Amino acid sequence: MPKIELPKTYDFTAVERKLYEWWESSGYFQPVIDHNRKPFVISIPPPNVTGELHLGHAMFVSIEDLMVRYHRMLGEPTLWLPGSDHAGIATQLLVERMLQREGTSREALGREKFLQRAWEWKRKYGGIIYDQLRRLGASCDWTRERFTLDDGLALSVREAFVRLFEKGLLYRGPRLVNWSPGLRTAVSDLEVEYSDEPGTLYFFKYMIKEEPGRGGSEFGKDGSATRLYIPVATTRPETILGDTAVAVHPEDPRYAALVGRTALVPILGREIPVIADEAVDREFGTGALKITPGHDPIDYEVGKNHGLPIISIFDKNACLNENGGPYQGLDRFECRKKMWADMRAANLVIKEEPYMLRVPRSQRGGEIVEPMISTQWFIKIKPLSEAASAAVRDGRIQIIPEHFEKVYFNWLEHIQDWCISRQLWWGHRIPVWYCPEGHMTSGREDPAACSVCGSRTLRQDEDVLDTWFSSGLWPFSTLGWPDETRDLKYFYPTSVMETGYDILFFWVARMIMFGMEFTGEPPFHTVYLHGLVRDEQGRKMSKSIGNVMDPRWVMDGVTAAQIREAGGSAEIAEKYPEGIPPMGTDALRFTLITSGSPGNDLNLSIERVEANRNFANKLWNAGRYMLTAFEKLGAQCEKAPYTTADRWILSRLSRTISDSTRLMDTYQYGEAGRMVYDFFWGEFADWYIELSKLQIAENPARARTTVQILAHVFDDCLRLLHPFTPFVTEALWGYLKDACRAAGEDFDPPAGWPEALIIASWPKPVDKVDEDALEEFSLFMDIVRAIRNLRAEKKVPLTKKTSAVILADKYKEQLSGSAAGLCLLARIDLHGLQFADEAPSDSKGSVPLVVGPVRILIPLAEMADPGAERARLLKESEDVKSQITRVEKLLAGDFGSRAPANVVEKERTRLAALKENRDKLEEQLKALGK
RNA sequence: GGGCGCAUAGCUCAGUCGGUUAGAGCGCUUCACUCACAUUGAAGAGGUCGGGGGUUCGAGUCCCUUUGCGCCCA
Repeated sequence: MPKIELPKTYDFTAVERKLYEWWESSGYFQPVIDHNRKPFVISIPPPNVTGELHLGHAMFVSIEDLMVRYHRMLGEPTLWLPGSDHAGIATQLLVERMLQREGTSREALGREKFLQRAWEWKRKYGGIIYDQLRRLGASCDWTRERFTLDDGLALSVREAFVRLFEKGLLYRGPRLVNWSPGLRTAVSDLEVEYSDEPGTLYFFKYMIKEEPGRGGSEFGKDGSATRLYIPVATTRPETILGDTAVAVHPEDPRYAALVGRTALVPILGREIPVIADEAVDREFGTGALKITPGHDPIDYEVGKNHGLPIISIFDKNACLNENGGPYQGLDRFECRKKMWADMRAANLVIKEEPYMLRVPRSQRGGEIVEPMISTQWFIKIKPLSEAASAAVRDGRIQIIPEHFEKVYFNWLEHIQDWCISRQLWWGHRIPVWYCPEGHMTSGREDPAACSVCGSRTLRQDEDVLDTWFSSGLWPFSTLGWPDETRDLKYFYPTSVMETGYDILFFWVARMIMFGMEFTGEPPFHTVYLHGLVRDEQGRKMSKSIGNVMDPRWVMDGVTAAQIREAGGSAEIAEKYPEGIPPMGTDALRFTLITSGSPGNDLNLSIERVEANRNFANKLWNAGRYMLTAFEKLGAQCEKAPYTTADRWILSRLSRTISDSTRLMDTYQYGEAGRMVYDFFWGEFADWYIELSKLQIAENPARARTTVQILAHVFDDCLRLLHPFTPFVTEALWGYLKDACRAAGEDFDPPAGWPEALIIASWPKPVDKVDEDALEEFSLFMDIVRAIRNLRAEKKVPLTKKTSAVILADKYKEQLSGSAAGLCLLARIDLHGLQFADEAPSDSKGSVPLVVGPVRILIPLAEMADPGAERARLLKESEDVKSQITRVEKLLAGDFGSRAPANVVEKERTRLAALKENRDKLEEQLKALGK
């Protein structure tokens, strides 16, 4: 047999890239359409073209690739469709920054030239993220890669827009929107984040216009002149300029007399009414509210109810416009300062108090968003949200973990119309044309004339659509919709939408709304939400904390200096002065999948990744052992009958297959991975491989049978682990396959050898596991552990073998069959092992052990301490007795009559075993006593 | 203010039809480099599952309540 030398330590760098290229070039990522089989489809959450690999990507790739590889191995035509998102604002900002460095600007270039430059940028940098996804092992079908701004998707967006337009679900008009002055565009409600920040609450006087014959209130009499005023508090004094009313609560006695009077806007002297509205909170501030419908969402509503005029005081840069009077041209914050000073001078200021503000900030860039009246496009969302809600409510879509369904419903119930226009250039331009009369024309083709008046003078809307509009179409637009393509017909609806819970509203809900609206069916049957990756202490990763972790660092290794260079990771550099050793893709993936549970945030620790690198190394060395085992094989021969260990490992394997498959099918991937890990390391490697050494040495037939079992179990383990750790398993499987084929056809699996593990079939459990073998081996393990334990306690050196007498009663036959293994694992001298019916008379100097129904005497004359042994046995005996009492009581009570029969039966069996154990302990104690 | 979640071993986390004596990794203690693996092997210490109440034959698991923390939405 040819000898293959594998390095002692798994070297993933040599393996990973090569294997990925092989998989990809062999076409394994591409599904074969088979109309007799239901496909498994995931559309990738498209990363931003501006993106750089971060742990969020590592997370979704790990889980989605796991799902995809699992279903591929189940034999389902599996499609994971990759692509990226044009990320309107983010990309435009990057390109503008680039232009700025060149000394030019978007405006100087003009729309067309700017878009050319943006596309150039995309072509140059947009692919980087794809290479990084490949690095993570993502087995997606790159031949179907899409981009939210490519021609096909442009067609989908056009179709979707026109359909909504024709259906009357779109409207355009001036509304109060969140305006980002720095970006000079509207953003949607979701793109605004609120943060609590210390600020000031400004109290001032709203003077009441003097009217002869009208009295005042006891409130607000201004000293010398006895002029009336209403005290008002605000956090944004500059907006006073846009006030169109002062509101008080209708039942507030303090101000009752002033309702209906006229107030004078400070500085401007503009006259506005004092109104009564129940929305006013009497407890807050002074109990009187200034109303600025043009710059506050609540005031906007109040203004609508009272028919108040709306005054906009800002321009697009949030500088004061012509309504700002003397402040025209000032920035909003300068205006605030200047105006407050002027009011103080005019004796209108009452006081200032520190106050915690809820400041609306742009998700992009963090600047303070200004509520402003602006003409925008909106989607009437109610009809869409109702359908989307129903799809989850009636189970056509399942969300995992389930509690996110509540979050989803809660959001949909309170949803507001969606502002979809953005004042950007990089994006899908709104397909609406205006004629000089102001008529709107939309359509699938660019119109030549106004659809209302026939005017040939048409101008297209300047704005583009919110990026999420195109993302919302993603599951079907990527398959060719609206064309009834082969892919759309076969692969739609998709199967699972896997993404982070942080974009449940942004993206998932919108995909469901659009899917229902445009295709009439849910775009996927399952939503699987993963948690956010945080640092070891559960903090969000952020540059300001200095705990940003680049996934490549753990995969490829990094020095402390490089970490420091990266910026935003000072804390990590400090914690790892030696840098981080390379640990490979598999270790990272396995860590991300197995250290958490769905929907819960995960605190990534380097130590855990290291542990999983060790696991990969364990697999690797088990593989090396396999190859040495094959080398010891002779010619083909008869099979030897299975040993207890053989039957045990095969049964345990079968159990592991059925349990982990069940877990995989119920999306409990972490549990599944941990289970196979435990089986592989704790049972196969620790026990079976050790025993196999003995069996291989026994005789040629036994050796051959043993190696067959080793190969079979190893093969199945590699298959079970492949979705988790694709690289090391594929590499090892290749060696295993070669070794098996060289060894003879009696090593072929029933279905033969596929080309690669990635397309191999998922293992199947046997029909019936050998329960006897499980029990027999469990006793065997207990005995080995008990002896090892004793040896450790008595500090018997590993090199010193002991002898042993086993009083096994009815277990004698089964245990003597495993004698050699027992001797090997418990370090007993094979010639010194004897099975006896009774304790030999000279056993005084032995250390007695009781393992369930079996007594063991270890003659360690020099180590034995009768007093200590007696005490130990007594303690064990007391323990067992108290358990017996407990179980007996349990069985005698309501438990015995009310609990299910199988549970009761289990307790009875347990009780019998305990009693047996107690008897042996007592016998032993008696023997010791003599 | 509304909604959702978390609290289990020193640390980070599992524990998904409620069923016996609650698990893992890391860390810690002791021992071992000869036969795949010191990125290893063997043994061990360590928690009563935030507090209180309830349902149940039986609760880490279900219900109520309370404390602390986190997230989302207003």
